[in-house]
Amino acid sequence: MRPDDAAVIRSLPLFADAREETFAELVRTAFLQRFPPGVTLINENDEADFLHVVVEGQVELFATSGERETTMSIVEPVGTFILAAVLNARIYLQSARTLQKSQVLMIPAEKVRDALGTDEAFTRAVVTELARGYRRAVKEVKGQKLRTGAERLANWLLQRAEAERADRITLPFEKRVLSSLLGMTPENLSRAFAVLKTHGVTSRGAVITLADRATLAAFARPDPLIDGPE
Amino acid sequence: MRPDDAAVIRSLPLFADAREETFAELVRTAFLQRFPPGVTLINENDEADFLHVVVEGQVELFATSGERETTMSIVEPVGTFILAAVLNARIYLQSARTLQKSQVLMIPAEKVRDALGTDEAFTRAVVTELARGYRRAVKEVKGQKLRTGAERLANWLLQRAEAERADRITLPFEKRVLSSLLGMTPENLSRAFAVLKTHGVTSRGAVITLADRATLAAFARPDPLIDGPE
DNA sequence: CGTGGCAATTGACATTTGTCAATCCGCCGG
DNA sequence: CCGGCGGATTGACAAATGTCAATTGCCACG
Repeated sequence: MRPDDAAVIRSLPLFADAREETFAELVRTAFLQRFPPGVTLINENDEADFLHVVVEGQVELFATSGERETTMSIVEPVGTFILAAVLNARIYLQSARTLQKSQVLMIPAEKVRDALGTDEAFTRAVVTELARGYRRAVKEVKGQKLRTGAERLANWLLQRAEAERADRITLPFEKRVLSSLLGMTPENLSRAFAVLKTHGVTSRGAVITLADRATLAAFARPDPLIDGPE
Repeated sequence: MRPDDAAVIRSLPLFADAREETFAELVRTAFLQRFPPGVTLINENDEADFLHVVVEGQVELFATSGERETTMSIVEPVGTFILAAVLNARIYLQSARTLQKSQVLMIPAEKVRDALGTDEAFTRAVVTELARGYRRAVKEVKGQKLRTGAERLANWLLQRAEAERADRITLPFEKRVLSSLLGMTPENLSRAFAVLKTHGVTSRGAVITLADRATLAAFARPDPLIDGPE
């Protein structure tokens, strides 16, 4: 691993306050692996052996049941995933695959659990991070149960525009991934975009333009308790 | 608070391993309150001031957005709620109301956060509990995105039957609450029950009978990564 | 022993979402 | 420059879910 990779990981909320020895030990025992796109990194139902940190590229977390599959989230640099499973020494609830050429740091689960006992600041950061993930998942449930597909898309677009401080958005992944992330079929996503045309959303390929955020917001009815950061 | 109430709370996974002083301090500063049915205990968007423990009765956690509302979970004795908001000193993402006459222990959020710094075993329990809640929320998302309404009902019934080790279930709350918990309208729940009649589910009022769990399971396709305990 | 009130159910219909098939379109390799 | 591949879109239809209104049924209260 390059030194500045380590520095970037060190700056993650999860590691920023950890003691030097704790961080050094975690990184020392970790593997930094490179993967081409489309590789399955972990499978639901496997034992949680590693905490994963996406250093470069893009990783899709997804879940299956029977024949059905849905995208749970997209992890980009620098983000971690599967923390909860690692901590409780449980099996993964989600699978992961690379969407792009990626570098992933894999920290042995055992080391993470060990660090809990020895580094108070790290433990505190884990608590914060878990609580954050928990709350994100609750928001996800709220969005799924309280909104229609078109509304979820509209709010997703508004969030993106907000984050990028721009009215022109370039989708960071394929539309079929977005459709699954939002909990619908690709066909339905196309129709949702058609609906949003009447609210000032135009799209050409992966480039989406919002003519008037206020108009779109009137339709989307964004809610900080669903869409807000954190 | 009666001494055996304290003992029951003490036996919760969240408190079982805490030091005696930690637990004593938390309980000393807590309020035990009684509420009639239908009382709103907390409101989304309020600051998280207390960790709540349901000692008696039944509490519904629900969320709203605009005019819409959905039930997020039902908390029965002895269970806690709103841990994540308390820990991150954030606002509540969910509201809570009593469904029955209830007793609720309210522990000041500040004390809970203080205890994190001073009691390692308690902190460890908090991590475990948070991870558990996180994983439960992820399972909820999976259920919502991967299953139809009738399937969610079928799996809910199977889970109940499993937990009670009986083929006869008495609904612990009104059907409209169940419908909202499962993410559908009351009308749709009725229809879902009608669908399950063909799979051996008969209902008279709040009493549901499963003629053959295997048959029902063939329809429900239960999945430990969605329905399993934890 | 009625009877009012509320939850639950049912029917009719609208909306949303999914499925299947055909077509379009952009990009890349020959 | 031409195919050809895969993702995206569109149309037609089916299934799932929501909405509205009417009815049923149960229970508590007078």
